[in-house]
Amino acid sequence: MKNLRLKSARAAKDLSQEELAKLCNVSRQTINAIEKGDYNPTINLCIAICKALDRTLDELFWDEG
Amino acid sequence: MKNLRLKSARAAKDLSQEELAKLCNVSRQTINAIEKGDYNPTINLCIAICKALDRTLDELFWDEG
DNA sequence: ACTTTTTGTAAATTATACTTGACATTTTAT
DNA sequence: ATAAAATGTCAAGTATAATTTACAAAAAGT
Repeated sequence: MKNLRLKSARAAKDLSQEELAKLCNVSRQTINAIEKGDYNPTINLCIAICKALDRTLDELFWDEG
Repeated sequence: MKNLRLKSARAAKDLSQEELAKLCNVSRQTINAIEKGDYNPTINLCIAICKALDRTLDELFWDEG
């Protein structure tokens, strides 16, 4: 399922998928896939995303498994 | 680095690594590796572990990346 | 309208999470 | 002291996260 909280948090920081990807040292497609859902990223990437967006794991990734 | 919070939370539920592994549908070695550290599990596995131990992502996996 | 940026998506490759099986060591219990 | 259970660790295999390149469609800007 789509991760709308991530999409929203990214929008709140006015970052494109590509900019967020760069901050997390991953490809744009990886960020796209995570937002799109049906994807299972590693915890380290999730943590990197959270730190880039000033959010916590619970805020962005809890309860959508 | 070792994930002592996970180890502690598992102990609090009186579960062996093998029992927790079964609850999460992964191998015992995977749980062992995560507790030992220097490992990068997927978010879905982290969520499964959290649910098995009645904890959240922030409680077990935040701020040790 | 047109141009540029952003997003969606796909196929082929690479990196790595996770498995299986096995054995040694440590811990817990009798 | 002995046995059983739990943990640590290794090596080889499988599944899948993540990459690269590429192109099309949508959104935003002028």
